[in-house]
Amino acid sequence: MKQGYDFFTDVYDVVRQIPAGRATSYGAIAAYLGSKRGARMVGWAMSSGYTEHGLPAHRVVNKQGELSARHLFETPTTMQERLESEGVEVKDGRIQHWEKYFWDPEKELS
DNA sequence: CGGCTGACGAAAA
DNA sequence: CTTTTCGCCAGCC
Repeated sequence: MKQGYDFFTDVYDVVRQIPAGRATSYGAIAAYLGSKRGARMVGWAMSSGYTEHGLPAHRVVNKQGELSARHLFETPTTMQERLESEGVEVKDGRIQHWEKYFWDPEKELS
């Protein structure tokens, strides 16, 4: 349990623990942090320093498994290519078999 | 301090 | 299916 840090730190810490070939959602992270409605803060926190912290941001998508953040990467295809490279099926900016790739921090991380 | 914004989410229409 | 609305909360102007 990581608590006692800033919201950012908590987000970064969880994202870093996402295993390759898996992905989680902003809402799941927010819920894990205690603010289940603070999903926006999660994405915002990452956009604020994902590149600085070397976070695997491509492994964090929205609840629908959509690569909503690809427009922030170097190219609109970077996120998808990176996920596919890790074994995740992505089609039209959306993860296929999302429920099977979904990595829930509350469940996997305890 | 007030208002706006945002890689979201869920519900309502 | 689309569009709207509300909630959440930190950062910025």
